Amino acid sequence: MKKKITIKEIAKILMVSVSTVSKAMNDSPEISEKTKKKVKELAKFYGYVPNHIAVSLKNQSTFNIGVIIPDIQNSFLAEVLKNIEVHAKKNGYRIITFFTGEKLKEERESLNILSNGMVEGIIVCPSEETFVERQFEHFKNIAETTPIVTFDRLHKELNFNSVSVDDDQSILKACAHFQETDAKNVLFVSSIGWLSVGKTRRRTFTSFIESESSLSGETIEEHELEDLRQKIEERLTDSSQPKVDAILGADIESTIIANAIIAKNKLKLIDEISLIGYVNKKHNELQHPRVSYINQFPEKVGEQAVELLIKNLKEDQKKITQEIIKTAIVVKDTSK
Amino acid sequence: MKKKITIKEIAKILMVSVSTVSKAMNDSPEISEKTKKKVKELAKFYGYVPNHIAVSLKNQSTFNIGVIIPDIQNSFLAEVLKNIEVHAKKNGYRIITFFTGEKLKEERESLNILSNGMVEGIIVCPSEETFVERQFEHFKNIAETTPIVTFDRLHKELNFNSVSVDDDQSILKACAHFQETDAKNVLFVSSIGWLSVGKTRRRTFTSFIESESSLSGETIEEHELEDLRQKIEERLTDSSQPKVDAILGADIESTIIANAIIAKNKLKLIDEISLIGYVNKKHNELQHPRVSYINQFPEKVGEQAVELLIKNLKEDQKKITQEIIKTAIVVKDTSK
DNA sequence: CTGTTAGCGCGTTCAT
DNA sequence: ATGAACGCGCTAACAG
Repeated sequence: MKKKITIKEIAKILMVSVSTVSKAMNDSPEISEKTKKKVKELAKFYGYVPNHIAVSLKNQSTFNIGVIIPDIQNSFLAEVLKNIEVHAKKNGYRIITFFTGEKLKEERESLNILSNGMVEGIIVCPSEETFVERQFEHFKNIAETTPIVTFDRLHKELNFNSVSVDDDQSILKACAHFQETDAKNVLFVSSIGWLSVGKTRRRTFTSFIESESSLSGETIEEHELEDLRQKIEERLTDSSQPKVDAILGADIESTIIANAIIAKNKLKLIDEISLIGYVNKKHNELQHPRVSYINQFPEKVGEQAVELLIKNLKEDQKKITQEIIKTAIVVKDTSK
Repeated sequence: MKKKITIKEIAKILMVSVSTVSKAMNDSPEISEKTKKKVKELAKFYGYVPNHIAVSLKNQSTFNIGVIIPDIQNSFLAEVLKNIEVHAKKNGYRIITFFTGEKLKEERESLNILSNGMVEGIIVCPSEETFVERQFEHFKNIAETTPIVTFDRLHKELNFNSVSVDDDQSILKACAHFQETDAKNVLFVSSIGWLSVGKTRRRTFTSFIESESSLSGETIEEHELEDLRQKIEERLTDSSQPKVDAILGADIESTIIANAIIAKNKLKLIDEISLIGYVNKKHNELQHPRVSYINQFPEKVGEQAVELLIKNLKEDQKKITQEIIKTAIVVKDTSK
């Protein structure tokens, strides 16, 4: 492997000083056009490119943003990630991405590594395990030296700039939508009861149902997707129980499963049963039937997260901003 | 924002030299246990962590791997990316990810930035535009100083270690599968005719059809997904033309669309029509019906790419390895 | 216009 | 056992 050429070597070849080369490369006005040309030509010839590490060390700035994501398979997170990258690039920043697999240990490590001069700020979606274990010290420690923006998942201990989604509202809106379209018995299905978002969503659902006499509700939660499918199917095909005329999917997986069961059992959409849930927008747009869904606007989440971080980078502010993105119910083929 | 503490400041506080602190932190045997303890305690107290940038500059090694991906929305690429990260981590490397949006310019920039000391090697899936424009110089230039592994997309000009998938074989296997299950007229649908993989897949399909008298075939290609959907639907519902009894989807989108049209028109799977295509495995496993698909083993692609790169990092080798992952047809509900 | 020097944070000889 | 000094590659303040 050929060694990368440095400014020093170019200087030696041209018999000038390193600073002359450096200035020439950076188009400093103190250098003559002649010298600039000479230097640049040689630099090009040898394929010189400034060593990013050295520049970062010198300037004490990397123009990198760290991103920590629990799981790339989660299509919402993937979409947010993409938009973070796009928006960061627009502002002249690169992103360095780590995945945690929802693990606390990985999250700690990622934060540590990133904060040691690699990046200027970190955008992070906290891992589930972090909430389960109620461990937030690592965030606080890192935040003392590196600006942090969290997204999607909130906790009162996480006192940072953040962008999240009005999760409660989504569920409430969906319930209200069912109510308005004369549903009687809503089945809430979830594969993320173990996740704190999952718990919140369920709680919101049950409390709504309890407060509304015109609507009754049931809940099926199961982490194992195959078990979840079985339970939902059993429930939907059990004619001895009150009829379920609407399903609310609490996450993408359970929504896909519910939709699959409806298709498999040839239940008549809208007439017999309605479905609202979370989806992969792109996929949903192509399939048939398209599921009515809760739009969480991942584009906005990503963009806002970058926005907040960059603002924080430029001006050292004290007051924190906790942004909430409003969601919307998008009616497609599975509901009125 | 609190400033990060450095070795120098610790040294001053303890009234020792920086080298003593450095050695103590790195457990050098030349430092007394007493001093080590003293240093480490203070370091911990102040939350000292070595500056990664400085260490990299000093050691001339970053333990970073650069990854360049055209599009994260592509679920195959997303899955490969995930596995690259997991496998890299296993080997003590981090990944720095850039997205190109299939653009040549972005690819060039990404390669430039990454190769300037940020990473020790780069894993890249070349962008479509790169193939269209037939520009490969930037790869060659970078490769002179930084080990490169390409994946998924091949070109004779890309003489690097690579991992790809036996794309021709996949299409051939699917055709053969149709043939064995007595299909007569296969419709090849694609939204990626503009992509070189797309062209190869189509060519493979047509040449197979032409060589086999027992099978006839047709092709619908359309970049605009809505147009594609319309054309396919028109064709399938047009009884004046010979019946299509099998569909081969050349990419995820067209496969979803084909599947949607089948569902919408209530065509009887297997009896009336079969479908094999590319899918998002996770999604497919949950939906109904599950589409018979071509498994490209993204896990293997990711793992092998890292493997190749790390081998290249350790030993400066000359002979290049072009690995081909064997694909497999996975029969689910949409084909015999 | 060009060069000298110092220093970013760290690790590593080589002295002491 | 501890410290001084150098250098990784680069930029910038200061001289000339």
